[in-house]
Amino acid sequence: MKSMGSLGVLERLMMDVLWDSSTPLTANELKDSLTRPNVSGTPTKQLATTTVLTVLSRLETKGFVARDRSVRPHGYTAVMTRAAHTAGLMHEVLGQVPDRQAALARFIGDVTPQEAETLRQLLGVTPRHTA
Amino acid sequence: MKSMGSLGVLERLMMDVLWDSSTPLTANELKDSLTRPNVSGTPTKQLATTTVLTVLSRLETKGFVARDRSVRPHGYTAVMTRAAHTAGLMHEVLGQVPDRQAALARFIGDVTPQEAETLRQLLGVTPRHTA
DNA sequence: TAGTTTTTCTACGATTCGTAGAAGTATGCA
DNA sequence: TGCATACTTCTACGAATCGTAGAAAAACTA
Repeated sequence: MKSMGSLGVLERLMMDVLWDSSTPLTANELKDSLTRPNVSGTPTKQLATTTVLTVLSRLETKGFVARDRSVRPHGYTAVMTRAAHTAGLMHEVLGQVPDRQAALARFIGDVTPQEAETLRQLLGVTPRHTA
Repeated sequence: MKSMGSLGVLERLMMDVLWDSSTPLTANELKDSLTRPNVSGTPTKQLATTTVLTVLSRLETKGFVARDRSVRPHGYTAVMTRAAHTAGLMHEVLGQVPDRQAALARFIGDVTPQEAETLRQLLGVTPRHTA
């Protein structure tokens, strides 16, 4: 797995929309989802469709989204799940240090009690994910 | 805790040297440590001292290193331990997702058996770090 | 085929980062 | 006490990344 590299603010925002969508989205659908979350009086800076397209292309290049060119307004989907992406980043960070033990210890030390419980459960059964 | 932001390649290299050093280093000491690890025939691109100084300044600005201006060749030390930094990054990544559970599950799923064991131990006693 | 929608190409400004020269400042020695 | 040497700050530049979007090309629709 090569570097994953972190995402820019807009790139991330768009990935979040894609991750929350169960179906492929078109550039315009995505654009609208991006604009809508404006609840209070903020001026709602609407992005140009081309902007969204450009970023989508970049995300495709980076391997974060897949594009379905067989349908007319192209459909975009996230390649990985958000969980996989997040876990991947965590492993990437962890992989950069020589002393994993120490880093993990520190990590665990800063975890919330609930998360600790979650982790205990996960580690108890040692489940292997299949995908 | 504010963003931590990731480090550039050289910045990271320099932090690694600082993390491996028990005492404060001067710019030149750091520069030499940076160059030395050249075991085989690679041409050993020696950096200019000012380059190292510049990067150290940036790292200081970013809050990664502390500079002792009271000694003459200024002494530089890492502010955080490598483990703390790594754990911080991991938490930062984890903090960006709405569904921590899922991300953690995935993370655990990809962990090596040894690491899993480490984690079990850490979670068993639930040790709280004091620093 | 003419209008509309969608996609691609190209581009630009801001920021970050590696890189380092030039110039300023402090030190220590003669 | 005045310079040579060591160290630090300032300034800068080029590459890369990212948000942003117009202009042009391609595809669809009526």
